[in-house]
Amino acid sequence: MVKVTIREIARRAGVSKAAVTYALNGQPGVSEATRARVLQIADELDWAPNQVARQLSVARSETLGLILARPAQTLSEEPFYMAFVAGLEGVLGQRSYTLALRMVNGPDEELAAYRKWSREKRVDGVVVVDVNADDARIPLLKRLGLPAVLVGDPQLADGLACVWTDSTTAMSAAVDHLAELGHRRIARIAGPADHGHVWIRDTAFAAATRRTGLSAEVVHTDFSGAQGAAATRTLMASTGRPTAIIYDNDLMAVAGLSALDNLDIRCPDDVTLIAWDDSALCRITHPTLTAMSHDVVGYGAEVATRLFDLLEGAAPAAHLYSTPQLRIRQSSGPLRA
Amino acid sequence: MVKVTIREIARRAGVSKAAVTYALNGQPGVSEATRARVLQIADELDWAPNQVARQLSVARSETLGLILARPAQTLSEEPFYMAFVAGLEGVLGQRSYTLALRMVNGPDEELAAYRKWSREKRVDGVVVVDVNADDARIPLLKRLGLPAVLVGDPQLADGLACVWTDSTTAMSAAVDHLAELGHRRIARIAGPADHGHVWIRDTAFAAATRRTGLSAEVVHTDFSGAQGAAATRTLMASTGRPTAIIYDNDLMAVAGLSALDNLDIRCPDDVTLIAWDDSALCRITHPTLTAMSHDVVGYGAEVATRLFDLLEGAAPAAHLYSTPQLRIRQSSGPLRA
DNA sequence: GCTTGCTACTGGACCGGTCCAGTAGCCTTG
DNA sequence: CAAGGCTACTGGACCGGTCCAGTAGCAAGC
Repeated sequence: MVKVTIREIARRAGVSKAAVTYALNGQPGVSEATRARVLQIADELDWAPNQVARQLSVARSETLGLILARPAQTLSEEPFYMAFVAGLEGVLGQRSYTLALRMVNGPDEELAAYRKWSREKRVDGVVVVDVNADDARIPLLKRLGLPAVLVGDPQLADGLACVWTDSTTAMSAAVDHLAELGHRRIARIAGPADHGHVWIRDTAFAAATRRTGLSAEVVHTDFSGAQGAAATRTLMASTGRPTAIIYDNDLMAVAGLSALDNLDIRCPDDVTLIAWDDSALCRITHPTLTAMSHDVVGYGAEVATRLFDLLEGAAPAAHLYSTPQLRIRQSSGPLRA
Repeated sequence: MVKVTIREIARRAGVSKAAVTYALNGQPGVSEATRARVLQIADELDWAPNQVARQLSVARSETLGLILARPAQTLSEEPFYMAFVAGLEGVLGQRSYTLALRMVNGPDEELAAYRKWSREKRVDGVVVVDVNADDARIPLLKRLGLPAVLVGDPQLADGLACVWTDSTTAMSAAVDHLAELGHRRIARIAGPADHGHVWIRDTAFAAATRRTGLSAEVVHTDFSGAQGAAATRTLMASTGRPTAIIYDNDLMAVAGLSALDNLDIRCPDDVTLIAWDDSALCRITHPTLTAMSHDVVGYGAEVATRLFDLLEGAAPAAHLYSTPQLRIRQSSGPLRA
């Protein structure tokens, strides 16, 4: 069986390879009659350009990379990543780009993977998630000259392009909501303190509780359900226990709700709960969970779009994607005397 | 800045391009002295092979494809996919292969995507998930000659390579567990009837309840928490309601538990629940959920390994990965009179 | 001394596209 | 009718690897 290449099309059409590319790529330099003939032959042969050959020729891999450096367990439990990837992929697919997804075990492996991708010219750009303060990836990516969009606050991006959501305003709204319900002692069960977005929210939480005059407490965890439940139990056992808790993700909020159930503490009668990410989980519990909601798929799409901007020569910039919205559900209740 | 290519290394080492590849790839044909010199120069220049050029030359894309054809919502809520992808990726990463992940809106788009990948030589093989009876993807992949491993039962694979878990034995174990607890009327809240693995489990459920003499009922849903909860409410409202329910995934089981809570039906005192996939969700509820557990990351790794076998010329075969194990937790209880 | 065989190379085709520099042929224009 | 300009091509370099077919040089064997 003869291979379906541009050369074969040229042979059958009785023209040169170059004429065929001009015809196929809609470029000038061929007559309409020739173009039509070439297109028809290409169609008959069911030809499509060999992408690897194209990529070598245009010196682009037409691939964008995403590295996830959390354990498989956490990744699979948090709905965030899959939705985010779906958003990215939607935009890449439209432009016939491929998403290269790597999962590694830690920061060092992630740095090594970027170096490898860069040297091997495997990706044209990367999306960086879970940015933290003084992130070692930022200087590396700058040095490699690898176009990158960070998912995180401009305060963390150090001049690289980033897309962020305004969690400061969102946190303020969540605390106001609790204050309006009459709560005076509230707590935040947060992710690891060294995560950039956790730090941003810690700061916002401190500012908002100071502003509203609420007494506040913060516990840091590893984002897992187990630690979310444990932190909830600890808080509930303390003297002067809080009457409302803001969790840093939905998994911990669900786990916290179960922990309260186990302690015979009722939600929302005794304690009000707020989850940070909103997903189906928050709607299937009883009571349903008040949650800070944002469109993660859209977020992924925005990040991909900004990365394409960079590839097309745009200067790195910070883009505000949106401010998460508080969805009030059954787990919110007024303070009872 | 001069580009770091094999030609530049050859120039500096004073040998030909061919000698350089032999040296770098550990092939015979160069002296040890030359090899050492070439390796050192490559190291100094921080050289790594341009993957696109390699791929063109060896006529492989060194990329494997996975297409997910569910809506982003479902994908992100079910921990299965992310864990499975993590398993795949672990094996691909070791071999320096890339995972190309596409997300599409339906079966037609999925077929079109395979055709495109095949014509464009973008992937060397694909992993196919959510196989159903008379799956249109199977004849297409055969026709395209695209190496593929199906995630599903050999009954569905029609001669293509597949990796499966023995849900028939697992279902039997689950039903036995309920029978031993004294339950006589049990129900299964299943996924969509046209999903292959749902059909396999439907058949297994029918066989196991017949064998044990239990009265059985099946409700099909779309796998979502909302429909899982709705099906639970319907079952509970029926006369002669079941005293145990086996759910087809963990999300529906969690939703079912909340629905029971809402109806003031207690688990496990009044009803025993079993979830099919086991994830963190099953361990953070109160009561914790008995679940059919299998190692999804390992499953993904097995599938990737089998796909590499195919690429290396192995004949397509069916591989049993494992039989899911029942993890008995607090949601299991004896029938109360 | 001549053949044989081995090591250690070299030169260049090749993968399948893209794209630049040239050119044949025709029309216009003064 | 020659010069100039335009259209519609062609030939071939190029991207950066891999790998095959050849070959120089040297030692061993008869």
